[in-house]
Amino acid sequence: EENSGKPKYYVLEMLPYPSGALHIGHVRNYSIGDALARYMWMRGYNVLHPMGWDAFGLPAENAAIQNQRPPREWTLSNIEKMKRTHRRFAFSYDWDREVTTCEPEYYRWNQWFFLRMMERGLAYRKQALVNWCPLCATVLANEQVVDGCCWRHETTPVEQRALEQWFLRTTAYADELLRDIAQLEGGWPERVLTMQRNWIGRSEGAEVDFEIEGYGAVRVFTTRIDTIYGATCMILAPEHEIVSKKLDETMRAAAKKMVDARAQQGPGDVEKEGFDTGLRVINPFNGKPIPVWVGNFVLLGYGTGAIMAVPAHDQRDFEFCKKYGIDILPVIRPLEGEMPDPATMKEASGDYGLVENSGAWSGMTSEDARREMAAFAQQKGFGKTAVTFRIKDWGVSRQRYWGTPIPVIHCPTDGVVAVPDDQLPVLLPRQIQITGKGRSPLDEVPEFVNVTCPKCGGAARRETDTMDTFVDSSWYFYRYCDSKNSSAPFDKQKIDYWFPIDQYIGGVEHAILHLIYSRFWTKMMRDIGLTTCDEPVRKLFTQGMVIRNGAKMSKSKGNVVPADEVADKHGADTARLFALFAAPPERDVDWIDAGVDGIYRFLGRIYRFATRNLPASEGKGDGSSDAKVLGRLHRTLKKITEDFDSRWHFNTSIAAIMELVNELYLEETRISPKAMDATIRILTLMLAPFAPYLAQELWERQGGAGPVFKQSWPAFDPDLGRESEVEVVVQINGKVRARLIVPAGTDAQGLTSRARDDDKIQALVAGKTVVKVIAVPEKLINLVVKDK
RNA sequence: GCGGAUGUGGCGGAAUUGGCAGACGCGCUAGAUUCAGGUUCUAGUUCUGUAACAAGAGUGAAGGUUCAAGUCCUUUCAUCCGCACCA
Repeated sequence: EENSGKPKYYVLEMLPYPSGALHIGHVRNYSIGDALARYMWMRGYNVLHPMGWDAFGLPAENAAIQNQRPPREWTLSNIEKMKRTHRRFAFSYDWDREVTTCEPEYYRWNQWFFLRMMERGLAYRKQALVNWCPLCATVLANEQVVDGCCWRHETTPVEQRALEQWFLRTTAYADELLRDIAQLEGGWPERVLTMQRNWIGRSEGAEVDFEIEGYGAVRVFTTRIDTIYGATCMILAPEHEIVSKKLDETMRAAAKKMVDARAQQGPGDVEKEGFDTGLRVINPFNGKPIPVWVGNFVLLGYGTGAIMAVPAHDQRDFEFCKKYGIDILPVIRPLEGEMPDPATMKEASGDYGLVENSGAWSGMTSEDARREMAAFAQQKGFGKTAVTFRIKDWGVSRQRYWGTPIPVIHCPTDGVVAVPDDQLPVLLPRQIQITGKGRSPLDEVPEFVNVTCPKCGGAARRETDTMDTFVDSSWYFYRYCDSKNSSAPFDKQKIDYWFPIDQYIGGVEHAILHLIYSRFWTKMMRDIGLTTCDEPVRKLFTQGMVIRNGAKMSKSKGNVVPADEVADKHGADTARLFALFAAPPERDVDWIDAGVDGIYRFLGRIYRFATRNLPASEGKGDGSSDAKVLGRLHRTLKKITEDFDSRWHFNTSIAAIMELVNELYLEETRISPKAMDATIRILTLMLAPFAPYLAQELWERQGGAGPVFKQSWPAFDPDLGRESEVEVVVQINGKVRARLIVPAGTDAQGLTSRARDDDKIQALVAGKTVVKVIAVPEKLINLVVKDK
């Protein structure tokens, strides 16, 4: 609602996108966000909830209801409706081919962003070693490699291939992505923030050049320049360029073998291996030559691909040098204890301390030496302070059919030429053959590939790589705020109103994928001037997965529970309610333990109760149970309200409604028409966030106008909700011995005298001394008793 | 190895602030309804024990604090997740 004057609330579930069929795990994710959105709306917020309203809030299609069961139409799936809604916004999901594609307009803006990033040097093309999934037949980003395997094919190891690919310069924002995690503290789960910190992996240190005679400088990165006098060799990654430039055939083969072994082995502990190259480098600090080795544990992709080995103060270097008999030379004296003795050392000593045996630097603390030695190196021209990140630029090229075409043209005379804005969007051709050959299937479509160069008009080839679909998900939630805009990705004013997202709900599996990409994208858009926010999401909730037979649901395992199947059998409300009831939302739930029948029965019980007591004015109950029933009703309402406002334990909310319904069944004939009316009304409203179809049906049967989710959340009445009598437990020495029913509000003294009057307690206390009495009003009395 | 989370009946889980352990649901048992099955309704269901009560034990294990511990403290075991040659 525009200009509603209400406070805004933007809630977003991660869509059932992009990884396959809509299964019960998606229903769970969806149910949490949808329930929250409905509740917030009923509480008076202006809610942007892109997936839900139309799909799940439509008026009842009243079917004649003759039998005792709830009408299937009403608890049945509305997945068809959802598909339509889904399509209306940013994406199309091709349910039959199980691929996500974008609307042409969305392609346009993906491409528009890509061109803006090219202009700023944030999108670029380079030759690099990239991850290749043989099953997907495409390149993958580093984030999409899980334990050395493809994220979509968890048992298929990725290969390394040298290819020319497109990248987005996420590293340009590495510092800010790390720093702004501070803004997310409190609103995001600590686990996700830790994973992001690790992934970004910033470390501060220095780069130093070591000279090789007849070659030039070899640069190393170190965080411990204060230990540089203890460097006893240099170790190169087996892929380092010196290996191919300076080493002989045998050594090159040995290095190649290491590379292959590492690719095969995957992550984990690997025995350190290496060989001496015979080369020597000069340590610029003391002018001493040290040998150059190649080691399998040195990574080309981190730092400079070469290290100075300080075995006395680095455990990995220690293990390597010990194995190959390279000198160990301690240069740091611990703040407490002795200088380590190289002959007897069992492990490296990595702590800071005082620098020794280090020329003019001796006597400094490690902290001072790190700073001053780096400054010295910079001044002398053989080094500088440096910061290294673990995160790499985002490889976005894909050789798939789906995904947004990368909007560039390769011209033999002009090189890489951007497609002009007014020729966007570049759309995918419709009829194509999926080759699975490891080249984009678009290569086989001449109409798509053969184009003229926008600059010179000569014959040219269109780029056939498409963008990673994570590009789409990096900003779809912005487009939701302005999905029909055809002159810009979105209108800035609308974004300023809705952003940041107040509550985002999704699985933890996106911690270093989507949730980093979308943060990057937001910062990039801010720098282009499209938004003012630094961070897209204020609060993130990671719900548990639905697993089956102990394994995460996935198509490759063949263990998905399709949502349609559940919905066809029991209805969409049942599926949603069960997904919420099975466990608290943050916890994983195993579908094998499903008790779906209980939820189905519960909804049926509500339905039957309501329908046989409507219209309530025709009831004949004498009202003798009114106080009891209305009390329970309002206490239930209080509990649900509190659950929504704090901890989202919808499983207990639903349990409370079940208790209410159980009581309603027992008291049914003694409820007055007036109380019955209020009861059914509030019950319906409380149900609306969880079981919207049923709630809507009941709402209309009560003569309610409009969608039930547009009603106000009912107010808790403390007078009705108050209990007149409470049960209090009497303990003797901590063991429950009796129960008392006392008026609510009885104080400690009153409780004590009631307890002492109790026959059973008197008998148990007889002949003993009561040492102490603890009375907690409304709860218990504990008599501490001793034998005389 | 480092960091984090979680351990409660046959099962999923509840106990939000130290105050009745097992709410609610599944499953199971019985009764009512029904020609029958299913549905529906009612009751029971931690374990030992008892005809039934009584009584005792019990929240991964061991100890501690407290009138009182699933909850707090110490130690320990198991499972799961994340990181793991990041120089």
